[in-house]
Amino acid sequence: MIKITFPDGSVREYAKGTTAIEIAESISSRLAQDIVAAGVNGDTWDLTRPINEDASVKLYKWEDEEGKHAFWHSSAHLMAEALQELYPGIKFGIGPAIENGFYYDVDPGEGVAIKESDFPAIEAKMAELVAKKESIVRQSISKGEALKMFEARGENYKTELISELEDGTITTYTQGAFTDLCRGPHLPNTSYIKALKLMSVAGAYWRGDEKRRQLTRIYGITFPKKKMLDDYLVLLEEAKKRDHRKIGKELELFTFSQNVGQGLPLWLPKGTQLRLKLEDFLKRIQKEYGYQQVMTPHIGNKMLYVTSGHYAKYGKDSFQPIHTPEEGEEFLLKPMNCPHHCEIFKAFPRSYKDLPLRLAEFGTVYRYEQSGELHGLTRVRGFTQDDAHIFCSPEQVKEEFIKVMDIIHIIFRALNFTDYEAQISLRDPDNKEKYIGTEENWNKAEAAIIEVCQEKGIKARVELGEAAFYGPKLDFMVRDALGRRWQLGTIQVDYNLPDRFELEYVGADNQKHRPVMIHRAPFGSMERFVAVLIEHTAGKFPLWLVPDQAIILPISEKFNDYAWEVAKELKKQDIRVLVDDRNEKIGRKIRDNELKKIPYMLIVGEKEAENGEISIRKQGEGDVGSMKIANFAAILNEEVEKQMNEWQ
RNA sequence: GCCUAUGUAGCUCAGGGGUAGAGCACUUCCUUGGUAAGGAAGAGGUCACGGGUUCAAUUCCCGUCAUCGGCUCCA
Repeated sequence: MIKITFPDGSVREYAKGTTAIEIAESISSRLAQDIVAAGVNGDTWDLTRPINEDASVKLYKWEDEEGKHAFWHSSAHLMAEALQELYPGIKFGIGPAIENGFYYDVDPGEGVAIKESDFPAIEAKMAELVAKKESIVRQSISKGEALKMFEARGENYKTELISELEDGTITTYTQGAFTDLCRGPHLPNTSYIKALKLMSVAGAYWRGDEKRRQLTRIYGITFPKKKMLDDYLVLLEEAKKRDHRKIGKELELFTFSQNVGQGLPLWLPKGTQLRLKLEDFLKRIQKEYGYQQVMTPHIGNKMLYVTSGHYAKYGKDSFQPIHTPEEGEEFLLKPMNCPHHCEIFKAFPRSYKDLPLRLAEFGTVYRYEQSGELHGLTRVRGFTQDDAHIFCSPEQVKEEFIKVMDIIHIIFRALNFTDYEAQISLRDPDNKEKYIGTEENWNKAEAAIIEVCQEKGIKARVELGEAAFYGPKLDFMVRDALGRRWQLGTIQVDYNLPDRFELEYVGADNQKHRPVMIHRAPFGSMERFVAVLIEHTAGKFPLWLVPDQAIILPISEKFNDYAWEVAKELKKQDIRVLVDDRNEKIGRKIRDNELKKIPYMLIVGEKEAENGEISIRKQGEGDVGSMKIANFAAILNEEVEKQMNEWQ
């Protein structure tokens, strides 16, 4: 007999070799139906794998991460089995479960393409296999046997994987005629999968390496209930409605033009209003935190970037240099602001009394992103960073770093980004040649970030290989409507560019010292931030940010003049209004597309015109009553001011 | 840059070898003085661009550009 300990601490005895599904059945048959995988001593196991020793056991349902994982992983195998039948000679790469569903990377062979139009056939085959209720059987296998087995099938991708595995740890899973190299765990059989849908195909490089063969990646998702698939598809539709590209068009915030060029956003008047408000907000905060605004040109001599190291790293993949007509000089469109700010630091001899020197600029930069990378406003070729560089002494790094974190938190809180994730981006320890600077400087910089995060109790994921080439970063990631992660705020500690630019200050000891540079951008870029903000709010911005705060509706044409009078008065009070006087183009357009996103509707008629009043309807609250124009303006401005100053 | 898909009216989309259709928006008129409306009529398109096949191409083929979803990249 063996002792099985349950999560609640209770212990029961079972015969040696009992499986998780048998344990579940001993508790209730309903439970046995619901579970899809089991946790055994902290590992996730198949339900049908015999347990031979005392163990603590957790039963996972579909709702558990571990359960979904096993479910989707088995679904990937199911799809592979279907593909194997439909495409003889197909070779398999890897096929994992992912956040929403699964994929399998396959090589269908020379000249064979799997397209979206083939999905119905593949789905039908999968359904057919589900109906067969094929058992999924685990087997341990020696490395030699595994290599032989997959070599015989010409599975060169699998053999590459096997050759890297340790003998004694290798298992395969078999269902019907399909056997796959796999660690598991899996469902007991294919019949658990009640609803399935293939989502998309894409090319994906073998092992993520651009230089290797591109496989066909097929994405799919499955569920234990038909309704869950329907719900998921509805969810995707809902997410599409929050897409910043769609809302940006509806609200006339920004646009793109083929004639201007891809990835080069054009900010429309309303989008510009929104963006300027955000910029004002940050400027207020920065003023409080001792920043000074600077402005620098959009181009810079190529030598500037040779000095910084950016040219060596990115020169080939950037917009190419601009050549002057006669002198043979070369200028680059500035891809970042740091070198310019370094030159500002160097403009004068600096004293320790000048530090920390905090130079801020809404700096527009241009980067030649690969065409396939462009995405709405989140990834563009011309964008404005809310950039600043803090030049400080080594002793000041920590304090300055913390202050920057405070600014980022203020902004995220003000805009209700509660679900951000912090990420510490460090060097790739195996590829140190990708980075500039000394080991010593890197260690100092990385230690500084890790230390501050620990002290501030920030739960940050550590990602190796995600650092900038000149220094490590602390990044703040926020998800978009579809759950994709985007980097917004970033703070970078840099000991290297000050070296390269030979920045110096005179210390209290009358000796020359090298400052440390902190790069930081709380929004990241105005473009990306606005994009994510749109998706988070679905276009319903806080009052202080909304492009139009009120719309004025005259009851009939007779009161158009009065409506315009009200508008003029409110505009004087810095309230952004639209007038829908029904004969104006703008009026009609607003009604359908935007009205629902404007917080106040002001109705004017005879009574109002006589008394110099407006009748107010507030979005979501209904009629609020009538009041004098000046009163409304005062209330609204107060509310806006209050919202904007809430951070203090 | 690579793989897949898409490009038809301002928007959302249908169609299909014989020079185009719907709904909403738009214009005009009517109705309604409290309106996040109702009715009638009308206007609007080199079917992304450039080649080819054909008596005939928006439709089929090739290329280019742009866009969606991925991969790679992201200072």
